Amino acid sequence: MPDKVTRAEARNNFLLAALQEGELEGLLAKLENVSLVLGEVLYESGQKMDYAYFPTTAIISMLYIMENGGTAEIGVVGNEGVIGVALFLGGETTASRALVQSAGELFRIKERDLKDEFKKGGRFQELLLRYTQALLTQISQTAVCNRLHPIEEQLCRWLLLSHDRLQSDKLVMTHDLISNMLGVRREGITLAAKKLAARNLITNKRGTITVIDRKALEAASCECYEIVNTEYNRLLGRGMSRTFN
Amino acid sequence: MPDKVTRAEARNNFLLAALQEGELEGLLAKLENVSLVLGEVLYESGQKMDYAYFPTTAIISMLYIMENGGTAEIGVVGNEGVIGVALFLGGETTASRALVQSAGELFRIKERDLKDEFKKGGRFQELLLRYTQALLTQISQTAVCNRLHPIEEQLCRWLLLSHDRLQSDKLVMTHDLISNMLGVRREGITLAAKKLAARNLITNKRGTITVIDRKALEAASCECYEIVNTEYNRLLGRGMSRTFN
DNA sequence: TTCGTTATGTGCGATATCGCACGGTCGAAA
DNA sequence: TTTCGACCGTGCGATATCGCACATAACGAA
Repeated sequence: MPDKVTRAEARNNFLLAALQEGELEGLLAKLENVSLVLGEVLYESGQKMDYAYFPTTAIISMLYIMENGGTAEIGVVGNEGVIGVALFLGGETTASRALVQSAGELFRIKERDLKDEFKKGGRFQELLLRYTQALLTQISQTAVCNRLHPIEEQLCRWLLLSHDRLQSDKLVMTHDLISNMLGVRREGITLAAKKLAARNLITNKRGTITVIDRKALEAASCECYEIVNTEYNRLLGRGMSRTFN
Repeated sequence: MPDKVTRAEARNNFLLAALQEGELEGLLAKLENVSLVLGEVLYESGQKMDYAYFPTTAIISMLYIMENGGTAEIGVVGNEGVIGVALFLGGETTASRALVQSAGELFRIKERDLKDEFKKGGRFQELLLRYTQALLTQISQTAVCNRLHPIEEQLCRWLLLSHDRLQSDKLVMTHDLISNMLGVRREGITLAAKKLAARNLITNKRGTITVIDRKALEAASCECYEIVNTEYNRLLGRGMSRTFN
């Protein structure tokens, strides 16, 4: 008994918001509301995908799990994007796991319906392809960042990406969760977070990190955040950054 | 005065080889032969792309250059793929530099022509999209590998990716070049290469690494090589790996 | 053949991160 | 209000990699 998605609701996802009235119309009937909690898994690596997801308030992480149990995030998706590019790229499955990093709402659309809409080749296809390139940029930058930048700068980048995709300054996530995303030890996050808190960029409570000084956090981040952010703006024509402090 | 590309030549690139006769026909007239030497730059980061490239014997690296001068490769393309996915994804430019990692031949096609062929939406579009997903997988795996695996295992992965895209067992490249690709010190490569040579997996001459024991090199590599290779096979329906020793 | 350039080999202290261990503390549930 | 599990803080030795310095060796051009 899925909820019907209204036009106003749909506009909470930037990709859908960028559609013309007429184009959105056809999609609305195919979208369903879903609400997901922290840790829920949307796709398992190699598993057939039945739906693609357009987040509104939820944040989804794509991560790899290695043989030895090590994990690392390759990208993050919020209300600027869509989970499931493999569907319209034609691969059906993907080598990563997609899980809920921050609880919230999403729309989902059936695999078949997404493909049909994509094949129509209008603005929707164009948007999905441009989003794919933005995602590609984010993943590329993650690769470089993993190689070249220290944990503390990477943590800043990661907090900023999350902050951009949230309505609040409170990020509800444990050091342990973040360490799995960044592919480092939990202690490494604890230490880095303490340093950032000492500089008054964030506060650091049990299970919650609050962004205090957004501008300073950007300054403390490696260049990777800004590069990805600029590219998202260029490709998707809409500011992602919440810079306003 | 670019050379005309024959049907037989075109089949040296797997993406073109996968086309039906009729589809290839239309493309042939739009392709030009180009020959590039080591170090030549196809695209600069953020620069407008005038052509896309289908390598046959050349190998192209996509790499990022950071503010501090650090570099890291995000992916490699040979005769299995195409350089310039940003053109049909709609972004026009990309945040990475594309340069020749191993000298050789490529076909190039004008931006406009590629877009036109893509828009026709047939098997060519489908192939390009599937290739995009394969590339996405490679880049993702690079991100994870950069985070979690030691230099020696990564070097194995990198050598295998190059070996797959070459006709010879001799890889003409200096330790310094490889270190720029992997984003590590030159000495790190020298050390790792010496260890691999001591185990008789490769030989290591000034400016040239020769693959001696391909199977053992695969065993010495982190799992990342095999994951990417499997995914290329699945998506592009053709074995990339040169495993035969 | 010689010479100069470029590539490789090696050593060493500095640094970042790891792996592990354990103590402290917070907060939700009983 | 107590308790218990989850989360955070901290210390310490081990390890991987870095940054630098410099020696040696291979190759190509003169």
